[in-house]
Amino acid sequence: MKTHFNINFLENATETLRAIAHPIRIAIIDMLNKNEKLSVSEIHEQLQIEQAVASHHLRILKNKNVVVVTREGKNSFYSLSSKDYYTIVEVLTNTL
Amino acid sequence: MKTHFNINFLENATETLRAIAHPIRIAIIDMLNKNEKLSVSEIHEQLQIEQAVASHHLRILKNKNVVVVTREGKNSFYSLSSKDYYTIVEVLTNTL
DNA sequence: TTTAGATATATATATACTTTTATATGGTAA
DNA sequence: TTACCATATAAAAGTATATATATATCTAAA
Repeated sequence: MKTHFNINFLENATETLRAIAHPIRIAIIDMLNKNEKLSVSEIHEQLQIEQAVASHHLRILKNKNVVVVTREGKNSFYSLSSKDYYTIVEVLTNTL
Repeated sequence: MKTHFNINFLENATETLRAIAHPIRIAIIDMLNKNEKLSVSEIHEQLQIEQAVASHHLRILKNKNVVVVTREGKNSFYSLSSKDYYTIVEVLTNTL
């Protein structure tokens, strides 16, 4: 394939979009846009999903650097690594 | 799952992001941002991919309404259904 | 150092996507 | 109608992702 983008950007962009592309993960990004940081418990309780499920999806987002984690005692607090990731969700609220 | 988004939006947003999430499809969205409309030939020749491959990916984008098609004689011309879809790619050029 | 709370990881089955190649359809002009 | 160009669809094998459940690790306090 030949494009003015380098192939590396296209692959990173693909992986980031796939990381975001899941109903639970979009909902998490929305929650993290409204709250500076949230623990796994707060997320799984508010969304009413299993703890293991929340943790699983958070890991996928963390692996692609969409979110960052900081430990504080027993809790892991997750935050958006950039508000830009919410912009992606926001754009879709306009077009869909 | 419980969120202030309705579940229908989350599913549509997921499907749209998955439609975009592919190196070839991101490259196509970029081309269509720079050009009002392009034929399948123009796309497959510029990207140097097989015609069938271009057509295949264009169909995926069309199915999720990211692009629209108009026939003119032998050619099918594809356009972005909204510049907003390029915004998603643009955001990623900032963060990645 | 054991207990309990909070979070993370592993595994398995099912489902979906990608890639490649072959073939079919649509449109136009000779 | 035949031939040709442009586009679309189909099929198969390989690869990746999702979902659900079980279990492990980490941390703080008793």
